[in-house]
Amino acid sequence: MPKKSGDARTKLLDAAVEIVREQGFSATSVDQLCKKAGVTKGAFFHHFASKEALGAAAADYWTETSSNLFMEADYNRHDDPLDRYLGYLDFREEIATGEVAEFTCYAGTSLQECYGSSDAIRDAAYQSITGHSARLADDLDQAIAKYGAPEGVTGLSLGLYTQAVLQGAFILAKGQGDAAPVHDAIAHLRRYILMLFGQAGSGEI
Amino acid sequence: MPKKSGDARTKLLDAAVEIVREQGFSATSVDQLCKKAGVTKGAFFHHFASKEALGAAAADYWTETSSNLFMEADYNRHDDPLDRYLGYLDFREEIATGEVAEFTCYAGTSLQECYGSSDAIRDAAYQSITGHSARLADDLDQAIAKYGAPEGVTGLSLGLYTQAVLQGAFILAKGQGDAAPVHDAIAHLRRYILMLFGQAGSGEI
DNA sequence: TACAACATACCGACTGGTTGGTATGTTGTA
DNA sequence: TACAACATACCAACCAGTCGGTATGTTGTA
Repeated sequence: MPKKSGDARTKLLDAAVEIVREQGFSATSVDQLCKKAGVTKGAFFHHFASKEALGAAAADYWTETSSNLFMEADYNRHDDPLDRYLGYLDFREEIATGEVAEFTCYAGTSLQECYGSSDAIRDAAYQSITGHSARLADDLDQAIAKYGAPEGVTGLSLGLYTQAVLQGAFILAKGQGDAAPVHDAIAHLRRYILMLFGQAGSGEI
Repeated sequence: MPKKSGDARTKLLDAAVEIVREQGFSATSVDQLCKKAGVTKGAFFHHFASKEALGAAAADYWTETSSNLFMEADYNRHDDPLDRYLGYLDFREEIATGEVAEFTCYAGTSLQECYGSSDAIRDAAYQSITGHSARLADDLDQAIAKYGAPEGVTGLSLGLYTQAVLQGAFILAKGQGDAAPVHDAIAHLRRYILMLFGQAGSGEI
């Protein structure tokens, strides 16, 4: 992807991430996207072959921007891999505030909506989620090597589970209209991880 | 809702549940719905004031049909409340087979997609999920009373967490194209519950 | 340096098909 | 004959995508 282009492309991607998280992909028209981005239809179809192509490109864009957000966050500085993972959960709680559409996930939303109607969007969105899980899996595998874990528990499996919990919590948040379900879900997930690695303060009758 | 009507209404609701889970709500047209249901547009707008009204009615219909499915399942016969909950997880695994669109959740899908564009659909879909959680919460509260649980763990909170895990797993399943993520997620959830109630076979280093 | 040839970025009126919705029948039945 | 349950024909708005065009680079070459 050429970076030296004018910024119509980026403006459209930003607009897509914002509007699609609010209204969904199908319910968003090209004209609406253009208006929000402050560009014309000509610019839209100059940069993207179709509306679907924009949807897929926005998933890649989402991967890129959110990946930067997490990579630069402080929790990565922990020496202990389990601390890094727990720091990730704390960080996810921190950023889950304000309007629901602002902290929910473009990839999860469009994967849910477009999996049956667009291969390109589905693949890009799924890759966004699995890629994110893979980085978590890294820390989790190190934690497993260091602290041990029950049979069959792998870093990747826990990383994907983490994403499932978050994505599901986002759906509940959309129903409720606030971030509370995200905090509740993360609390359960954190408790599970702590118990799994034998550092729990509970579990007894 | 009148039950004594001819079956065009029911045919449309069945068609909606099926197509919307595949393609999403916005991407599905009224004509498509009518064709699938084998009725005409006149029948559609005789029974539903708008496409949005059909979407909301389908959420209620989904609540009704899936509620019957779970209420009649065998796992409810267990005397122990924890066994009933674990039986519910087993049952969810059992029905998570075949095509992804066949075992995913209409309520979760349309809540995710329509929360910003239709209050009626969002409310009906959210009520479907919370209502389902509430029945789980009943068993879980009994399990907590019987076996105890850490501070702050309530039946409702665990019931909603269960739904979050399932909904998130459905999203991963849509990305992967099969039910494996659902089974993986349920395995983690089951392990969490067992550890929580002190019946786990693991957790040590 | 100068200029032709070409590429990229963008504009906005236009189009043909689709969409949700309506207006007006017809038919079965109580 | 009255009314619910449909069917048929139709419409105006909207939609994704096209197209002819302009303005501003970039590059090759003499």
